[in-house]
Amino acid sequence: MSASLPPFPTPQEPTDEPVLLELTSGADEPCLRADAARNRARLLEAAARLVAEYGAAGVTMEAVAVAASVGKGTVFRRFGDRTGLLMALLDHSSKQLQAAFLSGPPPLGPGAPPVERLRAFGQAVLRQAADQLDLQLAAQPEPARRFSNPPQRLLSGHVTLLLRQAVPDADCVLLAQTLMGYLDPALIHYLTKECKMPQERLEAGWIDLVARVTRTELPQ
Amino acid sequence: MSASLPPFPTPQEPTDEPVLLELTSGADEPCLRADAARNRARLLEAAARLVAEYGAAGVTMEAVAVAASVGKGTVFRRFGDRTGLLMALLDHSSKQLQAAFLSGPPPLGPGAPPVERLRAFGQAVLRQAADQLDLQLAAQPEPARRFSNPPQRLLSGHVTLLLRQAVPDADCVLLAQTLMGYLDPALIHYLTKECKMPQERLEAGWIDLVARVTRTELPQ
DNA sequence: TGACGAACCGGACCGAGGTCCGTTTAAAGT
DNA sequence: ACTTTAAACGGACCTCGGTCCGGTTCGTCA
Repeated sequence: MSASLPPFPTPQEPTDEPVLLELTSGADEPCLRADAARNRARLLEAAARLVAEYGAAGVTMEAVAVAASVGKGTVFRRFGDRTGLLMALLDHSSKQLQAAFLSGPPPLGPGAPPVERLRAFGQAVLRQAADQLDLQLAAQPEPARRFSNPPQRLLSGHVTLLLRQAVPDADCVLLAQTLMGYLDPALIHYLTKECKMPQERLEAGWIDLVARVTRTELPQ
Repeated sequence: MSASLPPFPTPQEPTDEPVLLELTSGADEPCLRADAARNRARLLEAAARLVAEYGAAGVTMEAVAVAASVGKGTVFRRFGDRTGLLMALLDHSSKQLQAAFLSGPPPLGPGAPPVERLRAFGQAVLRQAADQLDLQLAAQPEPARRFSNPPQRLLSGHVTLLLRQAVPDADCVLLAQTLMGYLDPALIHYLTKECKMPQERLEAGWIDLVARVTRTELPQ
C-alpha cells in the first residue's frame, strides 16, 4: 500500500470532476429523426454482424451499407468516417467501463485509495482489450487524432485525477499519458500476439509500473 | 545520480549486443541494379521535394512517381508501400541517431552510467521529433505494425539494455516499451501542438519519468 | 560480341474511403 | 389535411493506396 497517504473514502474532488463529466456527456445523439434512428440501429447491427463473421477487416463502409440496405452516404453522414463507426461499435462496453470507474464499487470506483484504483483500472482496461483486440485496433484513428478523441481523453483524464491524489507534486498529465501508453491496444497486440507474452505478465507489469510511477511499494 | 549503482564505463554487455547489431544491419539495399538505384535516388529526391513544398500530406505515391518521371509500380516495388517510402525519407537522421547512441560520445553513447544515457536518449529523441514531426507522424505504420518495424525495435531494444543495467530485476522489456510510449510522435504532437506544451516541459517530464521508472533520484 | 535470364519498368486496373448534390421525407406549424 | 423546411437519403463520383502482368533492360557468361 502507499506510504504517507491516508485512505480516501471521498468519491472524487468536486473541483476536477466537471472535466470528466463534460467529456462523458458527449452530445452524441442529440435526438435523431425517426428514419435516421432506425437506420443507425440497422447499420450498427449490420456492422456487428460483419465483425462477427469476417473480423474487423471485413467492415467495409460499402459492405455495411449494403448489409443494412442503406445508401453509402448515410453511413458517413451518421458516423463521420470508418473510425467513427467502429468506435460506435465499441461504445457500449466503453460506457460500461466508464461507469465502473466513475461510480462503480471499489477498488475500481470511488472509495479505494488512488493507487489501488489505478491498479484496478489498468487491470480492467487490459482485460477489456483482451477481447475486442482486433476491433480496438481497427478503431484506432490516424496518429494525429489518437490522443484527442473523447474516449481516450476521458480515460487519461481519470488517470490524471488519480495520480494527482497519489503524487500531488508531479506532472500528472504527463505521467498519465505515460501510463495510458502502456494500455495502448497496439502495444498490447504486439506484446501478446507477436511476443507471445501471457496476459498475466502484462498485468504484473502494470502493477509494477504503477508502483514505480507513484514511487510506492509493490502490494503484498 | 543513481543510488546503489557503480558507474559503468563498459560500452555494453557483449551478450546482448548481437540483438542490436542484427537489427542495425538491415539488408535494406542488397545491391541494386544500376537503373533501379538511379530511380530510387530520383524517387527519394522527388519525395523530399514534395514534403518540403506541400508537407507530408502532399506525398502521394502517384505524385512522387510523376515528379520522379517513373512509373507508379516502381515506387511500390522499391519501397513496398507509402510507409516504407516515408521511413526511407527519415532513414538518414534515424541512422545518425542510432550511431550516436550505439557508438557516439557519452552521455548518449557508451561510457556514461545507464540512467544518464537514458536521460540523454530521451532528450535526443524528443529533439529529433521536434523537427520532422509531420513526417514522423505520416510515416507511422498502421497500428498492428507500429511496434514491429525495425527502427522502433532498435530503439526499444536499446532502452531495454540500458534498463537492464539500471534495474536488473525488473521486467525491462515492458518498462522499455513504457518509456518508448512517452516518445511516441503521436503523443508528442498531441502534447505540443494541441495542448501547447513547451518542449522543455516534455524534456523535464522525461527526466522525471526515467527517475521514477528506475527508482532513482532526480539529478542535481 | 551475342544471347540469355533475372530483375526491373510502367501504367492499366481494382477496391475502399470519402464527397457531393439532386431527391425524398419526417415533423412542425396553419 | 396542407404547406413548408430542415434534415436525411442514396448512389454516382473522385482520389489514392496497392496489385498485376506484358514488355523492357541491365548484367553476365560464353
